[in-house]
Amino acid sequence: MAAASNFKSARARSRFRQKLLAWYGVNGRALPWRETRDPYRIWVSEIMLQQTRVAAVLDHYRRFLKQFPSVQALAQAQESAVLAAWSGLGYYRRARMLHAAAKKVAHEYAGQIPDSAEALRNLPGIGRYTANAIASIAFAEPVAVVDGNVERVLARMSEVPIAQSELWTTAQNLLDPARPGDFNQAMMELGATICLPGVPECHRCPVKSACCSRGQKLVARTPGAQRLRKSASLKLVMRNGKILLRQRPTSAQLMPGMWELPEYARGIRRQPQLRLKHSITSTDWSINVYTCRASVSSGETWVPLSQLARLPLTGLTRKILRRTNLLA
DNA sequence: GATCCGTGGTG
DNA sequence: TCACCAAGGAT
Repeated sequence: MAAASNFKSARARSRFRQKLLAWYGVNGRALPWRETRDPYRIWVSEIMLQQTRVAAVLDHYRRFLKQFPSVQALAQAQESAVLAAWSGLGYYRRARMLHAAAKKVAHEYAGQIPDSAEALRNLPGIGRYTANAIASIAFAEPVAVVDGNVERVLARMSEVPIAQSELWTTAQNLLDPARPGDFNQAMMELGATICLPGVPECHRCPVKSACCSRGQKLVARTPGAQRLRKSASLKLVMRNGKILLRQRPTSAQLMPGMWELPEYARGIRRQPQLRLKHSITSTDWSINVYTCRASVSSGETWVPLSQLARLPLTGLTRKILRRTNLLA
């Protein structure tokens, strides 16, 4: 018995769908990817939203689509341009895979984005969640999604624990097959805005009458991994409208091929021009930035300031260049 | 199946 | 301040 036992009747599921969708129609946030059914635009949004908050995606989404308005445009782009547009969003492998998938669509699918969840799975970067999200939103295929939001909502609503292996079946049984895209987004919207990870705001919940826990159920969470603290000194060297940067090795595990400020050889102890904190994966960095005279080491390159926006900079590098007004 | 991949907001 | 973590996927 896969379905949560509080949704055993078709009538109960129907009421739930009606309430959830009515709430979503009124309270759903106006987001740019909700104003289109263009599968390309839906696809880009789903990749950007992987493990990334809506607020962090909005700016990048608009700029990315302006620069790469179609799957053909993306397929023809240089990878460095794609990474530059992704700079600051993190998880850069998403951008490389999106780019590779666009090329695959252009060359092996005659430029047509596959229109079923099953076929979408053949594209790099598209797993079970993303395939179902695109298929349901862009093509109205009745396939449910399970993301962190949906998992939490289902766990709280169910009167019995839901095994990991039954999550997808549970979501599928609950799905409104007539409006799969809206239903999936409504479930995620509920989790993102009301059924919050910490303390849920049940008084605002449109489906609290169908909920077994009313927010009392604690959602188990894994103990966080130990974070490392490190510090680094970077140098900011400019001459003749150019800045000294280095490119990370293409063989690097972390952010391969992306550009950053060179390290500042330790020694002279003086006040840095800029201090900042930056967390990256599992390390919390304390960064000191020193302006200094030109002294080029191997592997460092002069880059015209006018080209910075076109380079795949690491997020930290973008942050520093913006704080120092060298980048818009 | 555990681990890795980035970043910025949040309480 | 600091731990947590957000519309996952690949390996």
